[in-house]
Amino acid sequence: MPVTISQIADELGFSPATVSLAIRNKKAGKKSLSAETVNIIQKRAAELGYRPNTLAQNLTSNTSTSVGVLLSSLSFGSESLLDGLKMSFSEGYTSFLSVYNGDISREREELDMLLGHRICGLIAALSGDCKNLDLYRYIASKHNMPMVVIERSIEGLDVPVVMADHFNSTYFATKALQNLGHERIMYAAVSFSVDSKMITLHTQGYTQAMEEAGIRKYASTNARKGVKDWYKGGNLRKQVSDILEVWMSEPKRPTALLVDNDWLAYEVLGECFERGIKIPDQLSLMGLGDYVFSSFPYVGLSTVAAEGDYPMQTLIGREAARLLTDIIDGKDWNGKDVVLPVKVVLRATTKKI
Amino acid sequence: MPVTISQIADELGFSPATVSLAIRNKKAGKKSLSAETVNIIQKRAAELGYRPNTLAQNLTSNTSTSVGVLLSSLSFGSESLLDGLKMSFSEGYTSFLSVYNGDISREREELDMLLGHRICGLIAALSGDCKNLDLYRYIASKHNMPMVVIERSIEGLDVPVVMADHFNSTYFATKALQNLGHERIMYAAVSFSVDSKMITLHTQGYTQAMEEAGIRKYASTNARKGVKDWYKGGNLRKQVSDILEVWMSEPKRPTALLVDNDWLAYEVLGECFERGIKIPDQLSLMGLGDYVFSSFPYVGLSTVAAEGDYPMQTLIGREAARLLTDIIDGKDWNGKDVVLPVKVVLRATTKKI
DNA sequence: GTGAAAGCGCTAACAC
DNA sequence: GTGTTAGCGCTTTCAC
Repeated sequence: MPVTISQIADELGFSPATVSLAIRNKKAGKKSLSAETVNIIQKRAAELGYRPNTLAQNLTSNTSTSVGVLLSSLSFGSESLLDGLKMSFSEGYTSFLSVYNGDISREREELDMLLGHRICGLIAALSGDCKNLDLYRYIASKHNMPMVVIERSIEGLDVPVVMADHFNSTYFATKALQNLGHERIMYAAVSFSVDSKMITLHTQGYTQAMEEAGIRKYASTNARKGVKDWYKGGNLRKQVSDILEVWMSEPKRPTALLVDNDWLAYEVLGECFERGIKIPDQLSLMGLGDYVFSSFPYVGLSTVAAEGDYPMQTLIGREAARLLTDIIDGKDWNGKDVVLPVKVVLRATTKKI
Repeated sequence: MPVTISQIADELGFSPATVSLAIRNKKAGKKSLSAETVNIIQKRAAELGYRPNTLAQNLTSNTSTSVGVLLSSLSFGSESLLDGLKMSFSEGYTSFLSVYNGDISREREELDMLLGHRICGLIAALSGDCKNLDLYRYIASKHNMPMVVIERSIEGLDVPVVMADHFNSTYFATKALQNLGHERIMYAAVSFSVDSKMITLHTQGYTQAMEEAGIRKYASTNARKGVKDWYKGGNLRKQVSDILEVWMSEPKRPTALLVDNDWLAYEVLGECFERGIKIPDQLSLMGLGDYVFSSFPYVGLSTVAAEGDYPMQTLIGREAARLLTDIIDGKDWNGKDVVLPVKVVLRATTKKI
């Protein structure tokens, strides 16, 4: 059983109030405790390994310094997100980690727990097919809960969103390919959710770049059910195979392929390897996201990265934490979403034509 | 401001105690509340979106259902660990995530916060050069804190440890290479910390397998300072280059190379690619860990994986959570560490000789 | 300078 | 059946 203030008070013959003040070096009203008292109490507290009960403190003050981090799933990249979040929350904060793996009722339960713990703010990374939007709206409005959403916006809810610049990702990528001399550029995505705003933006970016150049578009979006473990090697085999079939069936084959994320690109690399398609000689390949493997010399995937030296997920986490603490501190949100800038990184899988 | 029990009590003309009982469907002593009362109260509570204040509950009951998860850093693989942990903790638990990035004083602060929040258990993944061992001992003994340590043991502390079977990882790997006909097998590691028990075990496994076969050993351990971002592509360039120099300088070059983890193997793959060394024709390569990229067709790295279908980190997390909940539930720990079994996975980077 | 008292939200024991 | 009381550990206000 941890030491309490009144134990110290009893032992030392002071009142709990005095001990409380002494430990926190505070003065009651105008008058302060005698230096000696403070010394005695602090010394004893340290000896006993006293630690204030945060639960009691929070109950008394009706505040808290715990934020909730609610993720739809923990997959590749989550570690960077969390790293960004943890780096950016100042030391006073402590964070609950909740994960619901796409399970809607679990999502409600986790939110319930977080609210039960009286979190002072919420960071939410929702899955594409979030069915609990009303709950989030409720929490934001009724509880007046400071909240930041990641990589996705919630309709009808005035809450800041932090996300990568998806439009410019493909827009810049397509332009870069054009600059390398490519005209027949194919864009391929594998969609995991019904309303993937991300893919919509990607498609728009690609489309606009192609239309500006006045060239024919080659787009193909391929559905796949089940988000879980999509990032495992070989799990996108079928989809990738389909993409390459489309590519091969074109009378005049595209000279460049832009795929919706780097994992897909890795799979394409594998499939091309097996089919004997030479990259970049027969086909220039570009991914999106600059995942950690892409920069390995062995891979050298051309892709689109976050500006700066950090992974996009880390930056998203960092910005989200920054925004949330601002809101908690009562600073006004300017109403704008945070869209993180991107840059094209040309490596070994693309070449001039 | 969230709804409280007494607000509901006032509004409905009941006492707080009655409301409390009704909401939790409990009976006071022998007698139970009238069904009608319960209905009325529960209905109103639901309407108002009442959620019990967990802080107050915990204060009252002097218990908690929050576990602390303290990680030395968030890097590649952490997401799997956390996934395993979250999957395995039953729904009643909520978890604090703490990260100290190798910073010793930060580590103390995080522990302090966790203790302040009166966690009911602790999962700790310590960095190699943990300077705060005494603190952990203190917490385990003085606070009698249920605790599980991951991938590392703490001397002088009777706390369960969950880790991969490091000895057999290299032992099995070496045997497997021998079975493929290799005799000149080189083992290379890059060490990040002074007292890497893991590398010691790896070396022992390799050594024993070689000695059992009565063949000469080729071992090389290479130091590298700074753990941060070691897993980024290219960051091990120098070390990998050194390893290959050693390999090439052997009058009779080893036909197989076993490296300490898959990331190193990826780097070796890259370096060999650039130097024109054909894998597996000129050199069979084997990693350790079966990281997610290894199973990509494009890579096909032979390696050592956890038995079963999950990443090792996930299994470690799962076991750690299971153990911790057992201890929290008062079940006796049998005194044995959990060593998770491994298996060799042969893919494209190794061949028969 | 220090202590007594009230209260944060909730629950358990015991009255009525 | 339901209400009263006390207390979890802490802080704040206000006496003394």
